[in-house]
Amino acid sequence: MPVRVKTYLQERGINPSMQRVAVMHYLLNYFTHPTVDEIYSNLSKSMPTLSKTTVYNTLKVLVENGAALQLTIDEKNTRYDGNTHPHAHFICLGCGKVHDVEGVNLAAVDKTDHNGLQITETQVYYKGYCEECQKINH
Amino acid sequence: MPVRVKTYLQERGINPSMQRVAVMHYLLNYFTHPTVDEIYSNLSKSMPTLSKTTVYNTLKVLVENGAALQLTIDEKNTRYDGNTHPHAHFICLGCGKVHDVEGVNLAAVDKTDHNGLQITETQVYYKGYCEECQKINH
DNA sequence: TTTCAAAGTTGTAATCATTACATCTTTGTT
DNA sequence: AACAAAGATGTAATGATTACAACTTTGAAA
Repeated sequence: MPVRVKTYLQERGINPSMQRVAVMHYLLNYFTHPTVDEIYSNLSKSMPTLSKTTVYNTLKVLVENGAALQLTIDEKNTRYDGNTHPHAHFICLGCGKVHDVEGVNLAAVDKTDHNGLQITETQVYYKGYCEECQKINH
Repeated sequence: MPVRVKTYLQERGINPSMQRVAVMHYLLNYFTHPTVDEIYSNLSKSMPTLSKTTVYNTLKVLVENGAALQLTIDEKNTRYDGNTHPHAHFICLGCGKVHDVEGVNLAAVDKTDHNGLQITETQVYYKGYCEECQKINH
């Protein structure tokens, strides 16, 4: 497993330090679209010397090199996704959880340019209430 | 003009105080997808007693009552849009300006539900570089 | 093997958008 | 005129993110 992640980073031109491998490994194995805090809290357990600044720095490197996506769907916290294939996201306004939304025809809205704009990224976000939160509130 | 905005708010069940009319008027006349700071700075000139907290409160009321859209396209600042018709947005990673993107077939990705999710809002965001910033950098 | 520089990590302090909250003002009603 | 509810204001707190300086690791050259 660690070997795979190491290779994964190297293939993207990222020096695979222990911390970077740990963060990338987290993103590739947990599909919660985690915040910096979630990643930090969980990795701290096994890496007590890990610094939150390092998690910030690492995520920046991963995003800049195309190894992770940065999601701005949540007003409160930036979220990260290790799945870099184009896909839509949903956030529940009740519990705050972020899910992937499969089966969206992203090609219909995907663009690389528009009236002279050079487009490097397309995001489709849905907001609403998940099944559990529908029961609780409305 | 102020009369129109007053009516606009009342039609949406919003008590049209002077401050609310001013903020709504700004959103309906400037298409910069302004931040709280932009709105506050500009309105302060003619309303010196305006408080930034009031701008926050007002925008919350407008969004809750469907008179404005809240955009999370910009990691730095929340942005607001007085155009509540569904349309896509673009942010320039160089200068930070947000533009509307016309001609996107939003119906292709618009959903009201998906696997039990109750979807209340759909956002399509593009990121990249505008014409001016393409010249300057890349 | 030592030396050294570059890259990476760490912890603390600063920044800055947003929210909480208590007080004051406005508005409309009895 | 008195009062209550809604709205506005200013200040203080919160909390995510960034800046920065010091420390550590890594790997190559001598």
